[in-house]
Amino acid sequence: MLKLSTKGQYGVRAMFEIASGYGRGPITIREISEKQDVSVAYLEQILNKLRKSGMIQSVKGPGGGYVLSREPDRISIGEILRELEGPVAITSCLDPKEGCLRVEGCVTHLLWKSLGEKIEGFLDAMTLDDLLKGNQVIEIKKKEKNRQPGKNRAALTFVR
Amino acid sequence: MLKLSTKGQYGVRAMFEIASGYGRGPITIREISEKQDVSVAYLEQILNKLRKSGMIQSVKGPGGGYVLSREPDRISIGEILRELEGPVAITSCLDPKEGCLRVEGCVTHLLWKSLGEKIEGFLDAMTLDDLLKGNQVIEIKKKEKNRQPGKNRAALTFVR
DNA sequence: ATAATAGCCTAGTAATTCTGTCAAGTATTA
DNA sequence: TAATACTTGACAGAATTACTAGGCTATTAT
Repeated sequence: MLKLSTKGQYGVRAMFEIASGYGRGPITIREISEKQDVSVAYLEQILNKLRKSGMIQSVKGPGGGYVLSREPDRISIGEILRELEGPVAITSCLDPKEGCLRVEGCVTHLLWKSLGEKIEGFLDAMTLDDLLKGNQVIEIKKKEKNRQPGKNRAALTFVR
Repeated sequence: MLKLSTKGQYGVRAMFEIASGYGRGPITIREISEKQDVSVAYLEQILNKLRKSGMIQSVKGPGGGYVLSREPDRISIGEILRELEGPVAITSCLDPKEGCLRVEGCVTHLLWKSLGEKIEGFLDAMTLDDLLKGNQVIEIKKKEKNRQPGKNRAALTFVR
């Protein structure tokens, strides 16, 4: 129960990849596709939505790709998921578009509402930076291969 | 995102109805159907699953219906939902049946896992009795019509 | 006994959502 | 101006959801 669609999952993973290159120039869809094992065509759809919401920006032409519009610690998982899948709406009753008309249903209404708020609170508190840090812990454990430091173009170059 | 199917929602509402009659004899599917506005045929499916799990019991024949097998404060919402919709599994990765094979995906894996645990914790802590009490608060506010106390058959009569 | 009541069980199915693919663009830069 | 990369909309197969239909079995009041 309470499954997340692949779109949301892939979206977060794609954002993670973009975030992990933060400050080192754009990342192409192809790269994300290879690293996260999601088709380029599907990623296009997903990144397009995220771009329109303003959290990432695209750079066209050779050498182009995607960059974060903000620092990783200012982009929450909740924001990404809401953009791709709409707000948390355990029941249709709680969808902002509709209202709950069942008076007797108010008890469960409150239940779902408070669960929804708990979930949103969690997701909004978690940022891409948290994911990056979590990853670094794992990388250290795995004795990550030394990352080559060359060619670090400034992030701001790609944000316009 | 993170929708609950109608099956789960109806299941909780049906259980609420059964719980609200706790100690006053069985409630028929027809009654639940009318009060909660869900078709009898669909409720049959739902209650059948719940019955097989042991949290309710059925009484056949005239005067029959459904009764709770335990007190309302010993049946959690989580238990009901798990029975109807399986465990909380934000991603298929976390479904007990499958394992997560993506090493790089571990970061998000942890994210979904801890979200799932939070949700389950919440749902397991919430019982039918909590719903009943929540309802009473509302009823008092609304100056509920006095419930007729007649014909209170003992609950144990129907539990065998 | 037997008719009425109430739950039990198995299928099937229409509608919707999900999970992508495809193809034909447009924009940018080396 | 060729190469690279993003943009957009349509569409299709698979899976899931949300039911309905219809016949069966068990129990009990009379």
